[in-house]
Amino acid sequence: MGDKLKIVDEIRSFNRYYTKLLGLLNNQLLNSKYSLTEARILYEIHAGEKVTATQIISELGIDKGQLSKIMRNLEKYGLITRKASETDGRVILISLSPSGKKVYNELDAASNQQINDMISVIPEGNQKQLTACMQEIKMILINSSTDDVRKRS
Amino acid sequence: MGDKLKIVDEIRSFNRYYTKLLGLLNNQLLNSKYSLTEARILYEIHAGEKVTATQIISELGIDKGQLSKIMRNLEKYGLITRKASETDGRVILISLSPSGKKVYNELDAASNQQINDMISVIPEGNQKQLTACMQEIKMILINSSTDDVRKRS
DNA sequence: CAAATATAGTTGATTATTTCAACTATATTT
DNA sequence: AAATATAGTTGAAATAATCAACTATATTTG
Repeated sequence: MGDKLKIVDEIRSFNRYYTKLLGLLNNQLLNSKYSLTEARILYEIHAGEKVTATQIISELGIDKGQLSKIMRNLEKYGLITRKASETDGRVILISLSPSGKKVYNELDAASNQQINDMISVIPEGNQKQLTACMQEIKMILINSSTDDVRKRS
Repeated sequence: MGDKLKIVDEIRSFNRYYTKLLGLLNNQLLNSKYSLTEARILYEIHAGEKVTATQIISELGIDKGQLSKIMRNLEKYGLITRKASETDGRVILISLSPSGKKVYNELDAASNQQINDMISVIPEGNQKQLTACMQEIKMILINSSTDDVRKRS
């Protein structure tokens, strides 16, 4: 097998492995009453504070029609508040409401707990090594792409 | 921030990063007429040769009712063949048909091409480093879990 | 400036995907 | 032989994703 192919193969193998891992983590987590997409959106709103739909769309790569409907629901549940931007009449600024923050915190805590459980069986040195690898991967991929889709965390 | 928390945070950051990356890769790839789940199933059948529905379910973590329907479609498209096991009347052995192999090969080639494109901008030394990290991550996670969900590629 | 074009977000119709429980059939256990 | 377990199918219902048309506001350009 060519050198290049071996590298491609290893990346694809990792992608399969990690797809499965993420799937398991997400399934396990989402016995809550919110969907994965809703949870990711709440995360983005929390991380940004005053974000726009467009930002979330670009961050999560979902359809704007879909996002619009999810937003409507999140507002109906009382988790977010929306107000028109004062500088641009087209955009709407989204924030977490107090109860949205509470839900976010719960999801966040559950997520922390889950990862904690996952790594609790890993010797400490390996945990360090694990995260070093993760940082390294992000760095290599981000650096190699100045105006590439893969940018941003 | 506690040491433990820093590690958990880094893992979660990586998970968000990689979720997005995988999403982009999958979206890009699946302008083909097959869904991601169908493509993953074709991969599993190809990797196993004579697999059972139960194996695929456990490998991909999807619902058995859903799998059953997808299988019905794949058979309708002529991509797979199913025959009853001779040793256990309940199980059905699944294989790729010639045209299923063709489709698999196309998807496989597109996937290779895509990863190739992705890494083509990365200096060769970094590519090696990237895959070394990926292998390391798999190793650490797999080793730490003898009878854990995360096992298997 | 006015017309054309672009951007932000919403809506409705359609399709696809998921979920879940009930069901058939065969195997295994007791 | 009866009870229980496993493999897979089916149907109904709920959710989610897709896509094009649409409103409203901004920006560009001749």
